[in-house]
Amino acid sequence: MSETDEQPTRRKRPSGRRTGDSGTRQAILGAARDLFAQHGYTGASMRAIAGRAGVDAGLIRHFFGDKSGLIAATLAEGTTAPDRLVAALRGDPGTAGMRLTETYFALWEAPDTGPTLAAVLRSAFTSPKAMDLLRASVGTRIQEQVIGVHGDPERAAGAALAVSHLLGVAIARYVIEAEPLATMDRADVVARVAPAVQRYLAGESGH
Amino acid sequence: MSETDEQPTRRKRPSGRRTGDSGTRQAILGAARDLFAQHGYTGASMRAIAGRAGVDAGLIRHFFGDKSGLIAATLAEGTTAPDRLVAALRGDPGTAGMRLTETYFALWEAPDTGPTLAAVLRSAFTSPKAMDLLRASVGTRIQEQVIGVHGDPERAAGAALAVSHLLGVAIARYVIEAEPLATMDRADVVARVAPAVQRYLAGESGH
DNA sequence: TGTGGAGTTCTACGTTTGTGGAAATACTTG
DNA sequence: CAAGTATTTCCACAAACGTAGAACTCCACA
Repeated sequence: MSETDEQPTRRKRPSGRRTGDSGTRQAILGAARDLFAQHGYTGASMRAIAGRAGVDAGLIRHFFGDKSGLIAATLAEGTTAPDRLVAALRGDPGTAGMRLTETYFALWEAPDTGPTLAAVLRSAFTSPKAMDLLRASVGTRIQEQVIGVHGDPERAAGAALAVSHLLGVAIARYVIEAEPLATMDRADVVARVAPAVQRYLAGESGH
Repeated sequence: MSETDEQPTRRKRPSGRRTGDSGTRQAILGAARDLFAQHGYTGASMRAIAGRAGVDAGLIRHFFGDKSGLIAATLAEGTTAPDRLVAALRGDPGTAGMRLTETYFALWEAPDTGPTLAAVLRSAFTSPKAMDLLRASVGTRIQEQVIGVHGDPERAAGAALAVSHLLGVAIARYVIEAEPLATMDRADVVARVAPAVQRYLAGESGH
């Protein structure tokens, strides 16, 4: 009837390998990062990610196995952030809080690291891998650097509180978008938050 | 063979109204609160909620219409929390930070208010209603009380930062369960956090 | 006493989801 | 040039989800 057995003029996209090195793997990771950041782990469907990357969903399976493999690879891409935070702590202890705070918010607003941070946060509630990463970022890395050689466990709590504070402000500003935090200048936010972070890192009682 | 057309001895649960006033509506709200707190809005399915409440899923539809109606009713149950936080701010401004911090963590650990706070937080990413509630809690209510009669907009930022700080620590302690925050005594956490909150509320620059 | 409404269960429909397999095409290596 | 491997598409499946409707039972009120 309406079907033309011979030579259908309207072909679907042909299967098979494309010519040249199509940066498909990277396109998928970029799309996954953006959609995980917007809708979280379960909220971002494989088909939606594939669609944004302009490929078929089967490719995700081919490259990353299953969905948990995809988010693992996605989050592994943006591993530079924790290192830069730890690096910010080295140097004069009297201004470490300022440097840490500055670096933290700069990371959130940089186009290459910000979406990954948002992806971790938004996915944490529904993906064990993202939750582990978030727990580690609040936990070990920074605490080790603050505790340092002396190994004062008293300061671990201070380090955790400093990071928790930064996390809370980031959530309010970038995720919840609560006013006036969301529209304040970054420098203004940093200037107000840094003293509190500094006090936590220094271990002052603060009465 | 195994089917008995006449007089099936094994009856399924009979439909129809139960005798006595079964607090079913409240059972559903309790189950919804717990499951929203554990798995978030989309993560908690209607069937799971109905199952936990010991009723059929159709009942949820009967009482609350659809899923968004259910979470609206669930979150409307625990509306006492914001009021108590605002109330904690009244009184001596010099110790308002301490009272606010104390009240905040007490609410998180009280069996009647804690799960609702967790439900709001975990559902915020996938339910617009929960997100609105969260935004309002970081925003308006507390800011109004802090700004007070004078209407100093400068202090709105301080109030938002104070709440953001509390939110961040609560997330780290109760949701992420990062050490050592998760296992610290509540009094210890409060004692460490309160000074920072106090400074934000007082509007000190803090250099 | 009988009639309507509220509470309650069951079954089912359409959609979306993650996953799996089969086939097609291009590149690579012998 | 032949064989194998990597990339890519399509189709299909089973499960879970929100929602819908029909039927059944009990209570309140006329």
